[in-house]
Amino acid sequence: MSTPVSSIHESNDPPAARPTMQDVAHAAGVSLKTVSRVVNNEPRVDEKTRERVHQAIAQLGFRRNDIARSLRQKQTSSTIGLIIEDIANPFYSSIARGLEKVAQQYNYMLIISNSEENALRERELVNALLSRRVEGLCIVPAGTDHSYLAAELRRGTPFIFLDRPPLQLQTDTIVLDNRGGSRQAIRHLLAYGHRRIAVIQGDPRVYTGAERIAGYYETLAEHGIPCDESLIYSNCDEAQLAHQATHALMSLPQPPSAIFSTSNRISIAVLRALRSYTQQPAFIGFDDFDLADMLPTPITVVAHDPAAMGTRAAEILFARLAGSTVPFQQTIIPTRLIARGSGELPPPRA
Amino acid sequence: MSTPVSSIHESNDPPAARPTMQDVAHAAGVSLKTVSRVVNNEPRVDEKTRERVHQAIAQLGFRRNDIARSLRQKQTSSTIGLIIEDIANPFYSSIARGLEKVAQQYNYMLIISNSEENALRERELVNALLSRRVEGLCIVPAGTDHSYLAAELRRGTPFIFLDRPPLQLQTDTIVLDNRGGSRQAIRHLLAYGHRRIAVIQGDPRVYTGAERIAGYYETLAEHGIPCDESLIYSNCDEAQLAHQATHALMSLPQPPSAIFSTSNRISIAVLRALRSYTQQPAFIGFDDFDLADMLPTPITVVAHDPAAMGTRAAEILFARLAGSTVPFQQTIIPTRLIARGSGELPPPRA
DNA sequence: TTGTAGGCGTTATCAT
DNA sequence: ATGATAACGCCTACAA
Repeated sequence: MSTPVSSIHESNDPPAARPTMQDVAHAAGVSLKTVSRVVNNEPRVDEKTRERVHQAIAQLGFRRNDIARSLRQKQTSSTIGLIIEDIANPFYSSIARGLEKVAQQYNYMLIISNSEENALRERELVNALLSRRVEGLCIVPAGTDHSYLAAELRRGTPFIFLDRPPLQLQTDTIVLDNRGGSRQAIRHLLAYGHRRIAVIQGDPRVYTGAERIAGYYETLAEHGIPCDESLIYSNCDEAQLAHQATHALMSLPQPPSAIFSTSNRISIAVLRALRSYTQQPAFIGFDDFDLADMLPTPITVVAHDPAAMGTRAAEILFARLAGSTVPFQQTIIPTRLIARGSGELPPPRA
Repeated sequence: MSTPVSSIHESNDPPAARPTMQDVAHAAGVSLKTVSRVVNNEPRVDEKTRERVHQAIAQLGFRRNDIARSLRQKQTSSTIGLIIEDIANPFYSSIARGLEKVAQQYNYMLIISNSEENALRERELVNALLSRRVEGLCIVPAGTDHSYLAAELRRGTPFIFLDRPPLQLQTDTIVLDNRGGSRQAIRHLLAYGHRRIAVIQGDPRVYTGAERIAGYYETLAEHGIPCDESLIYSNCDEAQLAHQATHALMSLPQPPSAIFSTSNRISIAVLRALRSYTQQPAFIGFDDFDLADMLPTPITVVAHDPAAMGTRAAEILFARLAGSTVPFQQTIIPTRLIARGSGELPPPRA
């Protein structure tokens, strides 16, 4: 699986040290400051001098040390941080993409860290990033208390919370219309005649989970539908648990005529489990996913735009960096129901 | 969509400047060096002193400036860079995940940049990252000449190329077994009796594309099957072009009995196009994708492990940072054919 | 156990 | 147009 290729490592010459502006200055026979002027494209440098300096730079392979630079300049690292749960999750990678797109326009670099949903890890990462002097930080929080950021926030570092609001802290926040999305889904199922609507959800104590299940309860209540708690399965973020929940629901003496899943990952597990049943319940899932339209019964979903969360976060962040002192904003990213078929299956005729 | 929440911005007190070790030293009534000792957990500090310093740190909200630190310490930024085409693409985000997982173990941060397949942009990003003194760089190259990295490489900065080898440069490289994967796919189709096997591919001049199509040609030749160039559609990376190619193939007087797609994105576009035909050709795609097993005919693919590319890159990178001078390695990540149904459809009986 | 002096590589200030 | 000097915040080396 691995084969040696060739090597510069055989040669014994010690690698040349990295040249500094001082080295360039010597080589070009000018002062350090003149090199700095050339490197930074400052005016008022003689063309001949500039040329000589450029040659020395090329010859020595000089590259400005932005770390030293940022130390002297007013601590501008031109770097922002993003803390998410898992970059391999398409929801987060879309956020990252939106954020980085804007960051590139400002010539900022993006440091991405995965908290793995661990509050302690999250805090370590926040501290590590702040020590590195990121100029702003976007966080999909796993922790439950962000008051420790208050001092840093007052000091001027912008924090943007994504997907879930901060706790014990006031700052800019961008969330989905979780409750509204759920309401759309449940209203849709009700409109198609469903009355026994099951829910397979993750952790209802997490913000998004709480909002989504609240949308379910609210909508049922508004329509005067009594809520049957035996149709609600929680903490099914693991595929296997979602799988089991599905089978449990379908094995009830009176199975639900529709299932609502509160997330992407759960939806997929549920759909896998549902394959073994001939009588398919209606199904709607929160979050869109690739190929939802290609399944034997195309899947109706509550869709949204994760990349928009990233770009919106970036807009606010860079506005803050530019000095904006408008009040903290809560941005709500809209959801929309995409009817593809699975959500329009009618209930079985009684 | 956006509502003001509240604000610290109304208060007029200028945000406190960020305290330095010097400030802490004054507050604690000790010297700067003692603060440094406490912050870095050095021994030989009196417990009482340590306590006083900790209090001052807490009170002032001091946070060590790792930028200044890394300037004085032997330029260790504890940061590595990753340049990919698009973090929103699951292939790349999996690589990023693998890389970051290992980086976290070493307490390194990961800067991710998207080149958008633009060679110029790639080079700018490389330069920007090197100026920030990333200690190593992983690159999925878009450019066609990486000789400009030679000096930096000799100087000791490790460069790891992912998915495609560097051009005009020797360094550590990690690629998939592209050719072998294609060979598996084509042999599989041949074994099921197919003789007219179409290919819908991307740009055959890109390394991965060249290898994959070479595997196709080789395998046909080995089996003495004449190659019909009218069955090969290139440059179909755009979904719409792949779509059109599929329809063109299926409209031939003698359509192919099997289709091989050389990438993920193309596969999905092809499958969308194929939905409108009753007589389905056999199909195999390079790259696995979510829900491939859930489509009406589950999709046979050439699968591999993108996260392994990331972790392998990290292993090599950190070994180099630790001083390894073994020859450059080319690592080949294996592929495996996953037969799910679409690749086992027989050719129509003549 | 604690402190002083110097320097990392750059930019800011002020002089020439 | 060019340069000398100080400073950014911290760590290293050495001294007390």
